Amino acid sequence: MDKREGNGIETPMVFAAALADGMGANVCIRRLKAGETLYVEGESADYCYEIVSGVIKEYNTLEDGRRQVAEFYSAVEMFGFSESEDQLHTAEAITPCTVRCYPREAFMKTVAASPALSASFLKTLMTRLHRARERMVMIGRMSAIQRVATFLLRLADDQEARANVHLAMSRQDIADHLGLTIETVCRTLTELKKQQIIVMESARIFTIADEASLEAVAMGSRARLH
Amino acid sequence: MDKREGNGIETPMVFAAALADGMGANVCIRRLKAGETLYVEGESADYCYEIVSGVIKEYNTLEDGRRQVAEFYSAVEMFGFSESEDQLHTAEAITPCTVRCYPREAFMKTVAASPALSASFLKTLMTRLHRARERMVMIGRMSAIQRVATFLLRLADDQEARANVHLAMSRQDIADHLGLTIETVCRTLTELKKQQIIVMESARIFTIADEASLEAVAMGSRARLH
DNA sequence: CGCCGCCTTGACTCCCTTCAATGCGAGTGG
DNA sequence: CCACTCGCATTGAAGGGAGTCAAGGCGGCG
Repeated sequence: MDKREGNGIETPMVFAAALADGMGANVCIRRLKAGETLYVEGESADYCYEIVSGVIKEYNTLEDGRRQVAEFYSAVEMFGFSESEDQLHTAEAITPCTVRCYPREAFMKTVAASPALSASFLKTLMTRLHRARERMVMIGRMSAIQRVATFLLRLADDQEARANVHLAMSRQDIADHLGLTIETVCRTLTELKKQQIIVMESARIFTIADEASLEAVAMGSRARLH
Repeated sequence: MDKREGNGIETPMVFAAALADGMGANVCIRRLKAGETLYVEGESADYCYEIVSGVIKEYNTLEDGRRQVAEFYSAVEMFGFSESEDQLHTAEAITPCTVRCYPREAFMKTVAASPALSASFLKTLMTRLHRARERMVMIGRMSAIQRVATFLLRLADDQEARANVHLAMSRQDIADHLGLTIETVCRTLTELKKQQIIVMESARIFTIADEASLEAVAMGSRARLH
């Protein structure tokens, strides 16, 4: 299973286009500041969203306050659909964001009415499911350094860059995404720096200095701490 | 997030019925012995499946031979759809099984062509996605005993029983499902026995003796080993 | 300048894995 | 009927990787 596929633009053009046709009048744009929530777990799910710019994290909060970040979404991804009437996650902007909002009922009807849209939407969901399972493998079976390496590689791929890759999210967000603690994420990044596999331009910007090694670490070559 | 919802019959009746109408002629039945594989990761995905009887595990194998079991499927669940042309998982019978096989192309077309079927199928996929995310939380944030307790409760719910609940899968399968080792699963079960929260009739049959405690353990009351 | 949030590092602990041996039930053949 | 075996399950001992607790460090902003 390739951990690095399935990124980039996963919402075929036909999607946005046909949607705009079908329900143009009801769509609205919303702008969010960093830290603002788009929706909160438990509230009524009235809209589906398409992200135009910025980065959004979707997460659950456990009883003890810990979080599990299910996904980070960036430009042109759709999200916010749920099989229940209520939102099952909380979505929060981690950078200033622009999102397009589709009324849920109308959105679902429009999709169900068009075979082409249905097929696209099904595909999006299946991709999402596949990603979730990849991450289950990652969280369940990979060491901290493997998880972080995999995460960095995915970010670099998404941004189609190897130098000055931007970390939109905080260390805490990364930890919550990878099923680690913030301290472990830090130490692991430090270790990758020490091994000169990555260079940190700043806390939020990094460059991959040795991609082969980073991939080797991600694949589980026993490159240990120490 | 309630860990115990979303089980049981998740494929609405309209599904099977309309499918039978739409493509009755092309559907075939297949029987599997325990241990037989239905499909293997990487091979061409020509069918979608509906399980009539028995239990199937769907998993990935990592380079080093470890496995991550994505799901166990039992009666009346549909599975085997993938966004790619190829199977992304391996499906293997863990008991003797009967499955109904739908040719993939025709299946997808039939679904996309019918708004009602589309809606059902979407719901199934969203439920599956939700389950995958619940399990990400479980694997990423819960202790071994919490995971095992949660797993036992889910099994009992699926079988709608509290006594003589059947474990169709081996300890290894459970471990691979929960992101643990077989030894940890064993020790954890032993600990739950010692605390008289469960009783093991045999290695593969258990009874929940103290459901409240089992739920407390699953929720994370600090019931430690020792 | 000084506060505040985020990040980093250190020391210690502990839960889970690893490695290794033993138990146990079912099927087989002498 | 019983010895033998094979796969699965259980238990023990030891070690390590990541969590926890605690103390700075650093950069941005009023």
